[in-house]
Amino acid sequence: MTEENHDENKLIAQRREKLTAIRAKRVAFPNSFIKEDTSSDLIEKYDSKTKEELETLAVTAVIAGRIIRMRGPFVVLQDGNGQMQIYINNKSFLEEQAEEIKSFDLGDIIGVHGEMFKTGKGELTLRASRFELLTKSLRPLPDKHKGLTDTEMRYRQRYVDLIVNEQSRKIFQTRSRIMRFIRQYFESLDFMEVETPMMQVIPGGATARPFITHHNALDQEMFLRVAPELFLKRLVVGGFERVFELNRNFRNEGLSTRHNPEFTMLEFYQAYARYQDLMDLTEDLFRKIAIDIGGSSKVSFQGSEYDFAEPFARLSVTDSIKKYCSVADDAVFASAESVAALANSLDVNFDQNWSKGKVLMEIFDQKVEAQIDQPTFITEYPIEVSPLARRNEENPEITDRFELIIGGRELANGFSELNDPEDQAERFKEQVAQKDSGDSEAMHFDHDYVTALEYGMPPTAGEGIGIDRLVMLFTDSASIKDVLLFPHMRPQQDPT
RNA sequence: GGGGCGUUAGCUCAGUCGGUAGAGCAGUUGGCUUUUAACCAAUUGGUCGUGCGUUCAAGUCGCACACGCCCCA
Repeated sequence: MTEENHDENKLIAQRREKLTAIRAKRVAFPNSFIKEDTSSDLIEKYDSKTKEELETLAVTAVIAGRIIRMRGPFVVLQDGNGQMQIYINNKSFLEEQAEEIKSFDLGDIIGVHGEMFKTGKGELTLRASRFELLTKSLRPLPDKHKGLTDTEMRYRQRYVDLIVNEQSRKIFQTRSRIMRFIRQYFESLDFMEVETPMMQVIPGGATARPFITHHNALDQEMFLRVAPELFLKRLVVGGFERVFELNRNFRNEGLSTRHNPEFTMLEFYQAYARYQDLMDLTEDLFRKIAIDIGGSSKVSFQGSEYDFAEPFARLSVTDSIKKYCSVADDAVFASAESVAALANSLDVNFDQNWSKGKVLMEIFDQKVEAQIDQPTFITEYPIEVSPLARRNEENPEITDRFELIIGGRELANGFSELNDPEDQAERFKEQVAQKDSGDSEAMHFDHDYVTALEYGMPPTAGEGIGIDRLVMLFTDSASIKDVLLFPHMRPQQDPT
């Protein structure tokens, strides 16, 4: 099967014939039409006028857009901001033009000059005096009532989804608005937006498996970043005391409703702050996003309601296990043996060689996280799973770290940064030992990062917020694919 | 990795007990021309995801595979 006739059908063939006829007469894809108005502007200005007022005003307008409905002499155009009905009665045009109007198909893009009026039923409408076909659409649009519902096609052909599904357009508009709001928020707090390498020689900043690539000129193996963390902290060493980066990370892991191989992360670092300060900042940020997006501190998500005006719960890892796994007292957390016994009794899958802290987190991940619905900061993460976080002064087994859980999903991860270069070197060594024993997610030893710390990093707190999951939360989306314009999909089967 | 569900016209979906493939929308032709999921009449359109198998006969039953969705790990 050749590409040329692949998925061709009669409907497309008919439209191609129309295009061929157009080509024979004139420039088929003109670029000279000057659009002067948008549907949303016209509605804002004139929808409140009466039929009589509009007749007196005799407003002319020039708009362009895609034909998404045809009802007798009425045509609905969709442009970047909304929709406008056009009255384009072929009886009132000369024969050649009347034929052209008849040949219009749903999906065609036209430009129209005319005068604004209101129909008998009171709908604001543009009466066409001149029109021009700007782009012939060769492919039929999905069902005009139900849109495109096939989830696979919505993801694979997002452009079609965006044409016909208003809800989908809204999600990505909201996403853009959230991104803009976050930038404004951090700039208002004197943070500086920076860009650090996405291609790294030593992948660092998170325990995750990286994508590997190769630089030909340097003949060097390189990694797509799993996190920008170590570079952002180098900038704090350099004296930029408040920095943030809002961009893509890449992790070579499975796909799910919460995971895409490339995803957007906000990371920010604030010198002379503590992790508690960032929990406060996070509450404030979520509250303000909710109000900016929905006009209220309350957000509905997958059947739950969250009020971001309320302070978030704060609970240590061990306390959360006690609460959600019916553990009576702290004695079980005392030794590695008792924690392993607890994991076994709770039916948690884990490796017998794992450390106490790692087993503890496995219990949390498998048995606790999904149960936490209302916004909750989980704190006091074990040191073994937090190789870049500051050790707690009272309890050397834990770090000054938190994660934010909402609706059973991890939204954010932050901590007071480890700025002791000797402790950091030791932590890297432990990571390398784990990597050597087969853990593909363990970190590399980053000597230059330790060197940077040796120059001195001020006490600092930093945090990462998963933007895709944040957008899911604020758009009530069940799958990460719903908030990614072009989610990763397996290639379609070749029909040959 | 395991389990469940799905894949039928361009789109949205029916398809009974295994017995010649259906509707709405879109399209085409004509009518109507201030409509609102416009309307009226006629009409075109199918490798039923792919491949094997069972059967006189498979969209339908079985197996395998592909892709997707959901759940579990």
